[in-house]
Amino acid sequence: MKSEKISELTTKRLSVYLRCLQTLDRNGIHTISSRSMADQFHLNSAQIRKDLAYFGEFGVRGVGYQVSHLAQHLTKILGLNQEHRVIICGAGNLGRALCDYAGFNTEGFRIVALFDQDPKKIGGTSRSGVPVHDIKKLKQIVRREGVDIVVITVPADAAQKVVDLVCETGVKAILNFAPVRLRVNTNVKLKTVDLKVSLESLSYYLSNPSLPAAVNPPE
Amino acid sequence: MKSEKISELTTKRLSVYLRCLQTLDRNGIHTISSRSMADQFHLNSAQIRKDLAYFGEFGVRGVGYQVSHLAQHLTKILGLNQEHRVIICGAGNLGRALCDYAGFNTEGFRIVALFDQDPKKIGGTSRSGVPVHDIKKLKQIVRREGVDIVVITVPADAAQKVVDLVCETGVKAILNFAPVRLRVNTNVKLKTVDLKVSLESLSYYLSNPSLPAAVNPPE
DNA sequence: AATTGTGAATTCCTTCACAGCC
DNA sequence: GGCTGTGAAGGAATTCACAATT
Repeated sequence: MKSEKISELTTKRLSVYLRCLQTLDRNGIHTISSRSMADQFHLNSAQIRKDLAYFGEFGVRGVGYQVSHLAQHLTKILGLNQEHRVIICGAGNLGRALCDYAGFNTEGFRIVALFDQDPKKIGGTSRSGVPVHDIKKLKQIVRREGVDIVVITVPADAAQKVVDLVCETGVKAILNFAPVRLRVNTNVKLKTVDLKVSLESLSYYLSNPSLPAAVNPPE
Repeated sequence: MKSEKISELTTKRLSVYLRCLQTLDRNGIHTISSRSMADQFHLNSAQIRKDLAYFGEFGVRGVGYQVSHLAQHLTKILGLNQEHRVIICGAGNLGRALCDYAGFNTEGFRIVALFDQDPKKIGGTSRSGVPVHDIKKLKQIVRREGVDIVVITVPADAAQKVVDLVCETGVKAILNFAPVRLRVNTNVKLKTVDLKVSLESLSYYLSNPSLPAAVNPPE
């Protein structure tokens, strides 16, 4: 276990590895080598080993990794052994959908509230029953509910203002879906998922099909 | 203009640059240098110049870039001057939300249909009126509507099967939201947006806050 | 004087290849 | 014999820094 800084690419892959291991576990596989895991899930075996090596020695030479054991370690490393409490700012289509989306309400994460500024939305709930609060109550509810992750699904032109509010509450992790580059203090972790950019870069490849697409792009 | 292969990172940034230019244009800015664009939108000026240089010489030394002119070029390069017709496979929460999401129904893209296999969903429409069809009609409707981009929002365990169906229709660009690594022919461009991975890597940073977050992570 | 476009330098990431261990 | 863990090699992306240009 070294204490180098871990790249974002590595952490994303850890999360992928964990999911692979969970699949293997469900299929009753108890032991796996980096090679056969790579083959099965279209990964690179050296990279798996290198990524894991940042955090310790989890394998047995000549044998491989014990699936459940490694999964447990990754769960711990990713901080998924404790529950994260999540809120979503912006109760529009995307916000409400994410709120009810199975992939978001999964082990380790619980969505506890939606926020909006529209009086017509405030007081209501999502389909699954998550309440919509006035954005003015943000700080209060973040405190009360012990929120540690905030998802931003407000329109682009409101996003920076909302992010500033969020930072004031002391929350340290933000997942932004608004198509803007936001500014936060360096002690806050901001990730932006820009759906428009994803679509547009597909469009680029349609216009430039001469170049065969990369075989297996990261993420 | 060189004919090297353009990296995915570059194409994503082009899309960001275009948005920045559109903002500048709305604000009545006609000319901008890479430096001031970088400052304003938290980018790197050398990178802007280098990215653009793959496609031509769009600037004037000593002056900068003409906003509308460069925007036009980027629109063309990204293939956004022609409309793309998009369908979404999977009419669950996420699929329906994306269907009505403003950021998706934007210049250059039109969502023409949803698909599902659930008889209860087939025949209905999204809130904004996009029809939900039986997945069995996929090929037929792709042909009829001239669809060139497919979005996948089905559950993980159905995703590979749906992607195979999509590939059979001849569509060459797929945006996948299912949390699995999918396999396609190299002549098809597949991009995966893995929302769970994004959340989990935030969780990692919460558990390992010792390391100050990178100042401005890519995308 | 200012800013582009771009080789060179640097940093970061991936893959190779093998010593070390089971 | 087989597989891990890792130093070294190779490749890619970013940033620097400046000659070229208006």
